[in-house]
Amino acid sequence: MKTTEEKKYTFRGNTYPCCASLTMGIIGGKWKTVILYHLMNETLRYNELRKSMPTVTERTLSLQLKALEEDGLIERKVFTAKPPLKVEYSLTEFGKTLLPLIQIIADWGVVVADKYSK
Amino acid sequence: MKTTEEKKYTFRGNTYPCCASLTMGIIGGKWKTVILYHLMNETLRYNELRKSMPTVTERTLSLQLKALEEDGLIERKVFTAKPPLKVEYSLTEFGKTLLPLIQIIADWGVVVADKYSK
DNA sequence: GCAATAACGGTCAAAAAGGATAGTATAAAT
DNA sequence: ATTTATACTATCCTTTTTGACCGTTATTGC
Repeated sequence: MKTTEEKKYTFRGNTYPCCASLTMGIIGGKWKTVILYHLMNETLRYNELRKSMPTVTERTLSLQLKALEEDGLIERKVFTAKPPLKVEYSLTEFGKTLLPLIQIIADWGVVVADKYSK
Repeated sequence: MKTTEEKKYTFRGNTYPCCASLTMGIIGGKWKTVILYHLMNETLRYNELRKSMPTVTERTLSLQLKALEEDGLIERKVFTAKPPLKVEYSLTEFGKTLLPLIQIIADWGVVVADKYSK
């Protein structure tokens, strides 16, 4: 019997070597947690999200929203059949299981920024 | 007065548009949380970390350890003057403020992997 | 009739992250 | 004398992520 861990963690076809890397594989990257943070307490339309995140490009926002949707964390609801579209994004039940995690990520960021501001 | 948030979050010369992105800027990427996870309860030598993370390359492990050290999350202690070196890595007090976050990241990964395994 | 609007998608390019492989210094073990 | 071990570093290369910029559709307001 070996002492080195061999356990594998799998989600939607991807395999990770550690439970922590699985989580980071899903919410990692520059923008995903920011999107989830803004959706914590409210449903938002595409342009509302854009205004909450002024420095993200439209393309990147689209890509990240699609990835989050494919992983089942957010839900995309379309309310009009023809342009201009009305589309709303919100957390799914599965996405809501991330709420404590997103909260603690946000809180730690606030504390650190406070501590090192001046 | 605008309603869109203009607050900025700064840490070690980098500015982030959101508290969540500050945190992710520090612990994001494929390997940092895995390293921190393995250092949660123990001090480890370089090769011990490697054995805990069999799929990371030496170069990447080095780079990530250095980045974590520069951000003040881990401490590097050298015990010998000449090769073969003995080097130990451990969490700093600042790094320990991440413990609840790392724990919840790990836990969420375990739950998700369990839920979707068969 | 013309501009504005919503929510994108496409193309191209740059930047960041990560991997493969080999090499270094020194000492202890064989 | 040669191998083994430690903790890296140096190149080089590939993959992934992100950004810049423009185009699209159909409706409403002027």
